[in-house]
Amino acid sequence: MSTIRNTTTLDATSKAIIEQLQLDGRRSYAEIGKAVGLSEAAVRQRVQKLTEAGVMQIVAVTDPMRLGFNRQAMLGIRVSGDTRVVADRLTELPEVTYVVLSAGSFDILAEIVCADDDALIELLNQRIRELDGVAATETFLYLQLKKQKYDWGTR
Amino acid sequence: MSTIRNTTTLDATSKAIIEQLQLDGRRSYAEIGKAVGLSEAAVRQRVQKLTEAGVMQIVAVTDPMRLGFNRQAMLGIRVSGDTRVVADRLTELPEVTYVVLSAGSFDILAEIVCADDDALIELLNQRIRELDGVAATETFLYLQLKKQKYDWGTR
DNA sequence: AGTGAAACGACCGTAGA
DNA sequence: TCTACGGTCGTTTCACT
Repeated sequence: MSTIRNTTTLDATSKAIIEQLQLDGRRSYAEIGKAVGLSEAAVRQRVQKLTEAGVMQIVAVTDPMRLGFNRQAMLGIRVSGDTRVVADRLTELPEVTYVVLSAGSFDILAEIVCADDDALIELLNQRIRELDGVAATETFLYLQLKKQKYDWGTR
Repeated sequence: MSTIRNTTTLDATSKAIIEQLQLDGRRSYAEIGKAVGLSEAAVRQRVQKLTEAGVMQIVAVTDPMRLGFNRQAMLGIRVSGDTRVVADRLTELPEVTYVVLSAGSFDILAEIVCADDDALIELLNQRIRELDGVAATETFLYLQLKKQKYDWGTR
């Protein structure tokens, strides 16, 4: 991952293309072209550039709740020592879906997804609180997800 | 959104198909078929079913940082009154990318994305803390994103 | 649920403005 | 950076298992 800030500014056409692909990532380039007023080849070139530049990627996103993962939580973690080392250990756990180094009363925020309460308790007690450098954790159990956006910059 | 829990169990083949599409949402069904040992038509049928069931969707995901949105934060919000009403108001704000009702010392967790510090301050002070029912907010500014998974259930 | 085959449409490379 | 076009490959439909 680069530390250099690499910002792209998008014109209205690229924004429109991204919008189309946010609705359906498999929509054909020809169809998108009709919607945004461009030829199939031009759409294809733009999509390729946006993807190569890391601005956008087209991927499958799954719904944990529909797959039997019924407990989700955000953890606020206070760390003694190097937060990056703890973050790397968390990243290795498959139940951890999101790790961010943060400034504020927590050093790390981590989102976890588990099948049920037992799995959540095991994960928290045996595999997260046991990690070297984890000084304290606070758990924010998810009750209901109201909004989740994967899309940014198209405004 | 349904309140009925609607869980699907996936066989190894569907998991393998999802894994392929998590790497590249535009990979052809024929290629996926080769990888998972199924005909093109069978892969397509499964993808269609998974999509219709809401287990999976194929979409474009963009990177805020690459688009000039340089400040991200998680907000912990304490609410007086109905948390759902406040959550709905937050959901309407375009800078809010994630809203979840939570149990713990916060009633709502909300992720926000802004261009810069000025935009962040304006959003927080003028449009979030001003909302009816927002009793207190705590801001966890993102320093570095270490992991972000869109994929679940493929283990 | 799966395969196979034929018609159709999408995708890709290249040439040219 | 775009359009135009031809070859190739993917997708769709359907009959069958």
